[in-house]
Amino acid sequence: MNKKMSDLNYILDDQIGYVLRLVSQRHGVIFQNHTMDSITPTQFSALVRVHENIECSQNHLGRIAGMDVATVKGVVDRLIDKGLVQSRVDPVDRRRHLVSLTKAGNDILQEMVQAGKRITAETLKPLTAQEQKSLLKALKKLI
Amino acid sequence: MNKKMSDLNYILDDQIGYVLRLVSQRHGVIFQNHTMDSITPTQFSALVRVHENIECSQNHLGRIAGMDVATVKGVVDRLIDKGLVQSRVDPVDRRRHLVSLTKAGNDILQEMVQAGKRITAETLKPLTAQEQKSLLKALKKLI
DNA sequence: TAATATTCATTAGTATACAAATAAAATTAA
DNA sequence: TTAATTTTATTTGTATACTAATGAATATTA
Repeated sequence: MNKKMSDLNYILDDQIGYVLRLVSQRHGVIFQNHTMDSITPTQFSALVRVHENIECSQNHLGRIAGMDVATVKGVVDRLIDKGLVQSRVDPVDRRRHLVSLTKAGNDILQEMVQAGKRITAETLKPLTAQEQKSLLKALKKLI
Repeated sequence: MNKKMSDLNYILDDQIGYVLRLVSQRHGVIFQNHTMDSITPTQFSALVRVHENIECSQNHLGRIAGMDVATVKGVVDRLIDKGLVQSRVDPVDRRRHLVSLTKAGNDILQEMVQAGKRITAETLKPLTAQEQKSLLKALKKLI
């Protein structure tokens, strides 16, 4: 009757990695529904970090935004294509490409920040305020 | 002195999406350190679901493993390349490609399940048992 | 039955995400 | 100062992850 080769004794739905993937997917859908100009979560993170640092190299941006250098390269390229950031060679260190927000990038960012707050709120909506706080606190310990 | 265009009043590090991305990255590193044959988290999820279902179509696999059909296609192709699953056309419904584990796939899965438990344990190590339980419970509400 | 709609898989295109290799520039050490 | 090392950016390759379009097979409906 039972053709299963064996019992795995493994609940995939209880594994943190699997659950993280599903929650991230759900968040991605919500993000997309609130965003303008097809800004992605990663691009948004980059915009925020560039704003906070005025001007920074790609490597530095990667470190403060949690991205690999190769990933940063692609993200910055696409943000340049969209006219949201600009890049110039650092005169002091010619290896560095200093990235900064354009006027358009700053304008979009101001709007996106409001959307970002709504995105977070909607994603966390199934939880009480206390649960939201505990969740964030626990997740931060795992970074 | 302060060249910042404006104060965003936005803490990126407190946004669930950003934190989820960083935690997922950390989990990915841990997963990679425990895995054999370069099995990825997504591939592992697929193997578990195929095992649970003995044989299933790609569409069905996508639904039960949380993957888009296009993603499933790539994952299954790579698992076939590795000899861990096999595929046959469903004689009853010739649209369907039934995916099942090979002997090698079943063997790998048995080992990976043990690794999977260690991966989850190591990822959640910074938390107490109670915190781990609460975290999982909260995350599941967000799916 | 014939027309319509749905389901399934594939393909193409875009966007992360990371590893590894390379090259250029800057820093450190000998 | 020269040589070795490090840092920065780029490129290539692989693996998700999703959208949209397409075609084939099945189901439904008129």
